[in-house]
Amino acid sequence: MFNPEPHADKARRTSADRVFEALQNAIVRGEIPPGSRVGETDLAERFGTSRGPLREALRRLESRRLVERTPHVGIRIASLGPQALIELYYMREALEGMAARLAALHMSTDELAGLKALLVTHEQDEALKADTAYFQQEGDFDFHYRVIHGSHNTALIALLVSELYHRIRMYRYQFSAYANRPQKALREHQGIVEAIEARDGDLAEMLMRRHISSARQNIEKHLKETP
Amino acid sequence: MFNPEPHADKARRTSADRVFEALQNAIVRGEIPPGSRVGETDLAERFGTSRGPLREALRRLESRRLVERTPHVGIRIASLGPQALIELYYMREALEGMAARLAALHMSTDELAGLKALLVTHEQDEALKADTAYFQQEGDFDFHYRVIHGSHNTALIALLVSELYHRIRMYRYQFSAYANRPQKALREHQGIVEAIEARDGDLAEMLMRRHISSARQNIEKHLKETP
DNA sequence: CTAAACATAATTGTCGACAATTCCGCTTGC
DNA sequence: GCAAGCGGAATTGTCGACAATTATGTTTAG
Repeated sequence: MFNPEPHADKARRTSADRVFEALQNAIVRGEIPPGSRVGETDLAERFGTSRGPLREALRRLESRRLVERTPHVGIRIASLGPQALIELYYMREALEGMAARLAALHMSTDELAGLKALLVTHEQDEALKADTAYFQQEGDFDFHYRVIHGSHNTALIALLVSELYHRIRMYRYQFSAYANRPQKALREHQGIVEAIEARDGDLAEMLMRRHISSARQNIEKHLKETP
Repeated sequence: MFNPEPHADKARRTSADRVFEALQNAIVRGEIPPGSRVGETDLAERFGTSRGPLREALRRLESRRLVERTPHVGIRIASLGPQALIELYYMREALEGMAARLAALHMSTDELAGLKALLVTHEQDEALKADTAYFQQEGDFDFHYRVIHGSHNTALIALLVSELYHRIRMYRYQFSAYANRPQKALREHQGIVEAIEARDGDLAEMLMRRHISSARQNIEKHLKETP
């Protein structure tokens, strides 16, 4: 028998996987109000599947702390409080600091070239020059993703990308723009890249930690000013 | 284990939760050979439930990277290679270093007293004096658990306890005794506690990082000697 | 009027059956 | 003899139905 899509499905996605990704995106983007309770039947119907695969997806989202579940009661969409966000930033500081250290040791020349090219585009970005916050945020993610992958530590990459960043992204959609000032962030990014290029793990880690710690303090300051 | 109060369960455990814990223990203890493939029907029968709850448990174990799953093929029990263990130790170094720093800032006097009492019992432990490895390992976990909880960072605690430590434990059952020398470890533990007691976050983090880094280097040395 | 108790409704938990896909042994052709 | 193709068997994916539990609203006693 012929296969209508010969190359399209290396690992054929199951229904539970589809609804997992779709529901995760919906949660992260705030399309489902944080803290709201949702019924399994409604969700299953919304994503065009039955409750079986949906429940499997919910279990995975529970592991990622994007939904909270109490037996026999139901599930509710997670809602990051300000305190939880601060906690995440302490973890980011530790993990991405280590990632920067390892990137200084293990990053390939190709990866380093790509990282430097990325900073050049940021430097020429008009919105960034004007200190417009929103655009910088995606660029900020790009930068951090590249450094994380440069660590070549698969456990570390998986943890940061698939566990922490979804929650941080979620917060960004809830309360947009606790961003660091883009120009300041760009300078810090440049310093980190210079340290990586010099293969100076100690310095790379220190600068990355200061970068994230500074962002955290910026958030804490905002929180004090606006209760 | 027996249950003295059969109906005392606050949140009644569901079947999927029971099989999740039971299967996790079985995997961590090596009762199911790492790398082996297991059928859903067999597992469901083994744990006295149907495939529905079992699959939910498998999804959670997949998130914790204790089982690997490929669609339409099946699941296989995760098997940590030496390289993966090294990666975990880099993450431990970063995360527990941060935990020690936060513990120095936030640990209560009661928690600190308990931690010091724990070290006294270790000091008097005969097996430890004789440099016998196995017993020390559980004590080592106790120490680290207490420091981690002393951070009072719920996200950090959840991550370390419920994501990383199961995998490390699993490795301990596979290849017992890559342990650091107990007496050396005890001295390092004492130094960390002193730093916490002095509320010196910088020092506490540095000592914890050296402690874990030293354990990692010890493992790497063993790996080189015995391929 | 309040509060406890009961009955009802709605939701979650569990199970077995069926469909879809992969795996394995066999046949077939060169 | 060997590789490709072809069933049959076994396993995973999905679904709907039923049981167990909780939430809700009404009733009734004080």
